[in-house]
Amino acid sequence: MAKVRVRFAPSPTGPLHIGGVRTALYNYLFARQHGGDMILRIEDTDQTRFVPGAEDYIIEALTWLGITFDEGVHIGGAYGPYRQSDRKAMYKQYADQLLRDGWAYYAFDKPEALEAKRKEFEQQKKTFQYDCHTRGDMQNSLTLSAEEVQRRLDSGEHYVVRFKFPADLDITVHDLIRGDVTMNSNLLDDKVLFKSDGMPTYHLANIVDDHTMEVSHVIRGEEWLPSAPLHVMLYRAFGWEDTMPQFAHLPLLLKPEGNGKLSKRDGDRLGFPVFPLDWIDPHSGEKSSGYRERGYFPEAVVNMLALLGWNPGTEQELFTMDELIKAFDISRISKNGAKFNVDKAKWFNHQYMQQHSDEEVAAMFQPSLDEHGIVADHDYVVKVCGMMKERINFISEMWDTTSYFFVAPTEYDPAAIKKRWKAGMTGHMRKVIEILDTQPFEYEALHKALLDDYIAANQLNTGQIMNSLRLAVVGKTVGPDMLTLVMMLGKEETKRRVERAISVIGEPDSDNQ
RNA sequence: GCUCCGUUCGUCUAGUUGGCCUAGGACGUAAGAUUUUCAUUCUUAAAAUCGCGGGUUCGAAUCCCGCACGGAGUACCA
Repeated sequence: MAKVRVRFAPSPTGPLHIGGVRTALYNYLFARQHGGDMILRIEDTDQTRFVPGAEDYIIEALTWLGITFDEGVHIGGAYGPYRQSDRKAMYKQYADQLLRDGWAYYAFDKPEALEAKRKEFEQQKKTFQYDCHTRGDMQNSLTLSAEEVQRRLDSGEHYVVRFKFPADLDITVHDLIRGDVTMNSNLLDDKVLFKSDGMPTYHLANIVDDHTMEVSHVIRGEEWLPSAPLHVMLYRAFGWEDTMPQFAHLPLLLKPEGNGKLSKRDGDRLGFPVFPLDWIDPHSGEKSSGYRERGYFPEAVVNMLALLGWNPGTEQELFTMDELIKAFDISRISKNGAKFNVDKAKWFNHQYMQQHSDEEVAAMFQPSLDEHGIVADHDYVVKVCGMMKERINFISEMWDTTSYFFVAPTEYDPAAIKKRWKAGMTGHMRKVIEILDTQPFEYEALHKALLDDYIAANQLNTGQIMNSLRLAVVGKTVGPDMLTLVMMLGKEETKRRVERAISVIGEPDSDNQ
């Protein structure tokens, strides 16, 4: 078998959609598994849709996710250039070859004429298609005399080159995911291959590039399946059928609710990103949020995406990139579209949060501490992160769940006061301060003095006292083991917080029993 | 409209050659256990008559046919 060479070939028309990211990922996994090459090709044949910054965005997003390339616009390679606009000059000769061999023809029909035809058909409740049935009625090199065609060409009249589908031919595309898909040429239209602006369309450029770049496998979205027969015919027309790449059309990513393909708007409306990175539209200024800025780990995004439409056939769900490369198998890609599930995405992030070392989590948390003006001992921060990371999905949640490790509460949750601060509590809290003052500041000693000697001996309710202490120290009824927290905060800080609670909350009304 | 693709718990899916399927797992949901609280963790539960209707077969989620529904395509866009 020839060397595996795959390409990811996006259009720089905006930010890379998460479905596109998955396509890139599957290509990458396949290439790496087979020791093949991964190519990044930019398909910018439509100059009207070019969006500045999109190409850089694509590269930055894939780099963030750990999807690397062997050749491409950003790194060069032996098969360059890798941007179709930079390859413009080479497409004409291929269009000419098709023209010469009778696989294509010139068409001079003006856009208005085509539009008029469509209207005309519409009135008869039919759809106009430029194909083997209608091309005889149009202005093209099939209907015009050779002299007339030459005259128009010489006079510089605009033209396009269209593919000439043979009549009534069954064309079979072998797809690695779907098996054989057959379509009849009578239903296919004579697609434009070469535009009047001198640029090829996707179809021509794609086939020429895949062939000249020696691409072995085309792994792309399902939206391309309907035009796959044209692509197969192009390989045949060029005489390249023996080296034609294998096709695999990936199922689409669907909206989490309702129907339809996942689209740009869904993300922010439903509270999850549709793009890998934040993106600000250069024209409208409209912002779309990305996974990175939302606090997702690249490993989590990769893992989640890999399992959306593919599964290893085992019950393993957590995969490193290397494990994915080993386990990936095109034949195990599902055929049906997948609805996006935000909760599962969060769960993956939670899993990777646990896998990161306390040190790494602390480093990621540091900017948040800086933002709140906290200057804390590094080892202390690492310890807090280690204790608390299991409670959160995102680093952005760390401050809210750990702030009391760094700053004393300034207010106390009223509901908690009602529930946890019963009559006589100020007396109990003063006793806690006394115990802190008189006992060695060690976990075991405090545990004994508080739980055994004071609470048990006075036949008090353990939870009641400890929860009240928590309210005084934390300000609310959440947190880790109480005495561990006290040990972390230190004797003086704990005392200060308890004293403050006594003075701020005071002795409850007698009816708070 | 036409062409093609698809259809298993709410969601992602296992089930690839028909019988170990009284349809398995994960997320989410609910209940319980653990914990001084919350969270974590653990256990358990509810949850798909395998889109519907026919057929083939001793036996079908798995094969065949029809229908329904969903999706994609139908541009000098990719």
